[in-house]
Amino acid sequence: MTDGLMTIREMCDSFNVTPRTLRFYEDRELISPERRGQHRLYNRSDRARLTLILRGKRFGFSLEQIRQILELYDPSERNYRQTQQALATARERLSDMERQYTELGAAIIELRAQILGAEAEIDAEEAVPPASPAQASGMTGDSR
Amino acid sequence: MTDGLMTIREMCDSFNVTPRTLRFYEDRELISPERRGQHRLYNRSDRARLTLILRGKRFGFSLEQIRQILELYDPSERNYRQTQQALATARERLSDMERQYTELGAAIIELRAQILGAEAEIDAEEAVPPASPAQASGMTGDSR
DNA sequence: GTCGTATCTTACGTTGACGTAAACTTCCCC
DNA sequence: GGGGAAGTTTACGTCAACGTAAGATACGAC
Repeated sequence: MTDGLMTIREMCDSFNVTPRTLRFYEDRELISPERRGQHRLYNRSDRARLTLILRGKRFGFSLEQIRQILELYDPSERNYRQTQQALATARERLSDMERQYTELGAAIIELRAQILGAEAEIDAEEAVPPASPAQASGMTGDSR
Repeated sequence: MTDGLMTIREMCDSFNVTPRTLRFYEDRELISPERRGQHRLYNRSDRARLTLILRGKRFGFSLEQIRQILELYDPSERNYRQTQQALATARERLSDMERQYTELGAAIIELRAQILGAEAEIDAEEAVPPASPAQASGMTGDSR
């Protein structure tokens, strides 16, 4: 704890995931916690990787795509060809993300407009209620 | 064709999806093409919806979430309560997207930095090629 | 008519990302 | 030394989002 190592339970609590999820990510080689006896222990780097994993998921990437990006962050394999490969796929992901960023900006503007439009329609309907027998909300702005 | 109606095949070709996918979206009520005989015919509005569907998928939304957003774009059901419900979920999606937009911007910057870092390392290695047959100082694992 | 092709429905199969249940160690506590 | 708590492996189950195969239908061409 003081040396920055966390148990699987502490990890689950602080990242809001289940043990199953962490073991699953390990099986898919997205993370490789140290073993003390038979227990897993996660260090600072493992936590950083998990943060990236969860973020990548929010962006809609698959675990496999995320794994490839993580290779770039990983100082382990100092193999030239593999690093080049990691770089290539990372550049692809980056361009995906840049495209998505632009598109997302546009989509936000569109959705905002759509919401404003729908709100306007509702306001109009409230001003002229559609023949309902009982209407309780007092939004009748009648000023003498 | 001239009246803006497209067959399922034309849709598949222009949106790069399979017939199965279109029928599946229809089954989940994300789209409802007109029927001429037993064949499906997609109009301009159907195409607009499909564009939104595919975009939503790229953002990582589920088909169900997308369906709820689409209700807002749909001028069919003019039911007050349902419109309010659609508005509520649309606002949630919007705030998701705004959060994701910010986060994505940060992630792009991070990944760019990471790529630059890896490129720098490679340049350094290229400057001092490790292909010497004599033993290196460290443990580079592979010895041949 | 029948042949080809385009589409349709029905239904079981697959893949990714986990959930869940069962049965086993390990360690600590009393 | 028996009990619990935390963790482990193994393996089958599940859900979303389709893939894929089988057989029926419709329509124009020949």
